[in-house]
This record gives sequence, structure tokens and C-alpha cells, in this order.
Amino acid sequence: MDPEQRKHEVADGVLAEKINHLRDRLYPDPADRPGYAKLAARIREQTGKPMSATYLWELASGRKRNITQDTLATLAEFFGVPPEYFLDDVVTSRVDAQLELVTALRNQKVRSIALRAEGLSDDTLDALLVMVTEARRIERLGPSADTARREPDESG
Amino acid sequence: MDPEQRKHEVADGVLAEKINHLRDRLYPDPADRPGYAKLAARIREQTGKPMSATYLWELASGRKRNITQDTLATLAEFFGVPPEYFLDDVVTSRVDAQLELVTALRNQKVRSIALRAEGLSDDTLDALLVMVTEARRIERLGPSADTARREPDESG
DNA sequence: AAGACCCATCCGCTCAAGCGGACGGTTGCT
DNA sequence: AGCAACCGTCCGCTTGAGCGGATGGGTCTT
Repeated sequence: MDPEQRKHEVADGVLAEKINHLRDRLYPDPADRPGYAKLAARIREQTGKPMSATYLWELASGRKRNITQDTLATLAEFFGVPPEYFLDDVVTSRVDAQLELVTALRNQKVRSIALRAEGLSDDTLDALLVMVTEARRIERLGPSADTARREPDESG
Repeated sequence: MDPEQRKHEVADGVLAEKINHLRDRLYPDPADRPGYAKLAARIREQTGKPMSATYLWELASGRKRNITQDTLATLAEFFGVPPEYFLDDVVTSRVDAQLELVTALRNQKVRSIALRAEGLSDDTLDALLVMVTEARRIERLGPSADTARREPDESG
């Protein structure tokens, strides 16, 4: 199975899967693997922050999922993962889309052009768009990643 | 609490600052800047998730700080930043560098121009820079935020 | 067979996350 | 002057995150 599709269907219970996965990885031997009571006790000892066995089970079984920043930080600290580990979901794709733009804007002159284009009239922007597209053709560059995309928002 | 051994001390206390910073970046013009009531309404419209004006103010003023994953995702989605922005300082500063551009790039056409300008030769970029600057003068727009800045990066 | 543990699961409570509605102050329009 | 709209701020309420303390069932010793 491809791991890209499952993040859509089980987007609700991902947190539970991640906690169980981290517990299994931290205690590979099922014989030595502690239950939620002992695990919560160890989290309390190691991090100094509160953590109850009941709530830990509720999280691991998917009954509760909307955790606060404090709880998230506690789990991340104990399992030795960055806090972002627990919240990478469908938003990741949107970040990727932004990264594409960030790559283009690494050039200082491209940045300047973008900044100075802000606020210009629609007609002027269209004219500039024609120019830059034509310049691309002249310099024998392939079409930009933008040409294929169609985003129907941005009221203005 | 225990203010002794926290590694992300800044990330804890300054959620309020981050929210205010993001609001100021998204609405650079103080005259057009909405209050918490209108801002919350826009968050609701744009994300489809609930968000009250009172709670938004409580967050921005530092009265509440331990937000849940849902609220965090709502804010991140609206402000166009990765959710880690509110957790990690490193991510915060890295994203902040881009936010100024994101403000300008809300316009779809400006985005397209920036994407297509990538890879063009230096001479062509200079020519485009002249054109867009001239267009600004013709349309009676003030100088962009970029014109005053001198950044000594991008050696090549 | 009974005591001592540990397990997953459940019930019910506390308290803060989150919200609705109001208050007084300021700006601007008529 | 009045009204309308918006602002930041406060109060009190509901809801759910998070927890303490049962419960019953399994697996060891003795």
C-alpha cells in the first residue's frame, strides 16, 4: 500500500497510531513492554510534567485526539521526537506548495520584482506577465511550474 | 510551573506575540487593519472552522495560551504558516523571513510573475525590474518596501 | 485459592479552553 | 447634538481535555 493515501482516510486517528508506534519502538520487546499505567508513570518521572494513565489510554485508543500544546510537548519530550511529529497531516501538502515559491524567491532580483509588482493595476500585471513569459521563451527556458496550476480563489 | 529547565521558553510565553505579529504582517496598513471581531469573522469564512472574537483576543493578549490542536490548525491555516510556527522558535524565524513576501504574493498574478521570472538571465531580470518600477511611477504608487532596503546577501 | 500484581477499560469529576453577549470609549457621518 | 459602527475589554456560561479511582479479568507465586 502507498503511505500517501492513508493520511487522508485515517486523518482522524493518526495521533493514536503515532503514540502506539512510538511506544512499540521505545519498548521493542512485548514482554518488557509496560502498560499505560506504568508508561504514564515513566513519562511523569522523566519529563516532570503531569500525565495520567487514563488519558494516555484515551489518546492511544483514539477516544481523545484534540490535545493541548502542553500535552503535546510532554509526549514529544518523552518520546524524543520534535513536537511537529504529532501534527504533520494534510497541511504538509500546502507547505510543499509554498516551498516551490520560496525556491523561486531565493533570487534577490526576483524578490524585488515581486515586491514592486504589488499594488499595480490588473492590466499592468497582465502586461508584465506577457513580458516575463515571452522572456522565458526567448531564453529557451521551459514553462514554469506555475503554468499548469489553476487556483480559483484570491478575490483581490 | 517549572521555569527552570524549559528549552523552548520563548515558544511558551509568546504565542500572543506571534499572533499579533502575524496579524500585522497580513494587514500591513494600520488603517485597513481589522479588529479582533472582524479578524475572527474572516478566519471563520476562510477556514470554515469556528473561531470567536473573544477567544482570539484572549490569545493575542496572552490571557489564554494552552491551545488545542484544532485551534492551532485553524490559525496556521488562516495565516498561511505551518503549524510548527507556533511551537518552534527556529521555524518561527525562518518563516518570518518569508512572510513579507507572502503579503505581496496574495495576488495570484504577482505570484505567477515571480514564478516565471525564476531562471531568467540577470540582464532580463534587470530589464523587468526597470519596467515594474516604471509602472509603479506611472500608476502613482509609492516606492515599494523593497526600494529602501539593502540586503548584502546573494553573492552571485 | 488466595493473595499480590498488572493489564485494559469505564465512570464521573474538575477546571480551563473556547464562546456569546454586554459594556464604555472613540471615530465619523448627518 | 445624535446615531451608527467599530474598537478593546470584561463577565459568565458551556463543553471537552485531562485525571482519580473503581472494576473485572489475566498471570504469576505461595
